[in-house]
Amino acid sequence: MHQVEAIVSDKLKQANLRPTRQRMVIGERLWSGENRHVTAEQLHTECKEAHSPVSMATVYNTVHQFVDAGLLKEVVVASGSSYFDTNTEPHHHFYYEDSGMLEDIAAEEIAIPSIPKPAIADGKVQSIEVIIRVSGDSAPQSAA
Amino acid sequence: MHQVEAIVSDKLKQANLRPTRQRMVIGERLWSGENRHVTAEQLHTECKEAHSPVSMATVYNTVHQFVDAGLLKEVVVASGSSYFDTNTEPHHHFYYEDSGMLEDIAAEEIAIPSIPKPAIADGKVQSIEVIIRVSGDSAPQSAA
DNA sequence: ATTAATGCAAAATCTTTGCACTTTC
DNA sequence: GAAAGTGCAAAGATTTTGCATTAAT
Repeated sequence: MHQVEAIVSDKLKQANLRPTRQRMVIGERLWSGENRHVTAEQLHTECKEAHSPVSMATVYNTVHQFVDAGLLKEVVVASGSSYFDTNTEPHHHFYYEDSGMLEDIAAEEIAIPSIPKPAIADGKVQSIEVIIRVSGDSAPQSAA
Repeated sequence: MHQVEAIVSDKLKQANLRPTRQRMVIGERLWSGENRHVTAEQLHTECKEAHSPVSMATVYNTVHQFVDAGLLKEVVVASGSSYFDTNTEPHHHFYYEDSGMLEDIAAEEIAIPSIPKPAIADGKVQSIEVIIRVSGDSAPQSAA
């Protein structure tokens, strides 16, 4: 029944990051089940609630290391704060403006037959992200 | 040859905003020619350079009033700062990560045949935005 | 032992706010 | 002169940084 710890441990190894208490707690919040969209603040709170507090500086260090290692994806939908998404596959999002929640949209659900070419010659396309902003109601239960 | 002032004046009237010096200078920077993507900081600097300085608080007030009036669109591509886009039509963007510049992509250039429906019942789709992140070179000359 | 990681507190950004003063209508 | 707009300086929020301490290899 320590499957989650093993998963986190593996990911840290894969990223060449030492398995510290802080990284483990954060990793366990992130990868204990379904995909999540969390803010740094949320992780900070959740770690405290799990009786294994992590300073904000370390939360930021950690999620950025995870992003650099490709274990996490940063999503920016509103100025002033970032979400960190455990779904690292190319995909899209609904953004529920009223509640601030995100919901994944699988890449296959939106067909993008062709894109124009960027004005710069040898630039590389890093990602194609679609954000569909939705407002007018409270968020769905399932959006996490 | 005071065409720009007339245009700005009209837009302010349309938005029910009094034509103050500050709004005029800002408006003239925004609507003097081609579509632009500017930050609050840029507008602040440009107004100062035009010998008609506007405080940051007023720059923010003003662009937000313009956004609320539909004269401007806010674009968020990176955490920590917003761009204000004079192109108010639905459209998409290239984001050049190295230079921080934005380039418009006309809505017609990217076909989005269908989108899934949001998880919330009566939410309204406010916008569908595609952001194509490009890196690996300096920005194009034309991106503004 | 060596190297990496953490945490604090301070600073850097970007943005908003409160309130007295000024401008427009 | 009433209502709206402005500017300052201060406060907020989020994120980053420097550096001494602690933990992992």
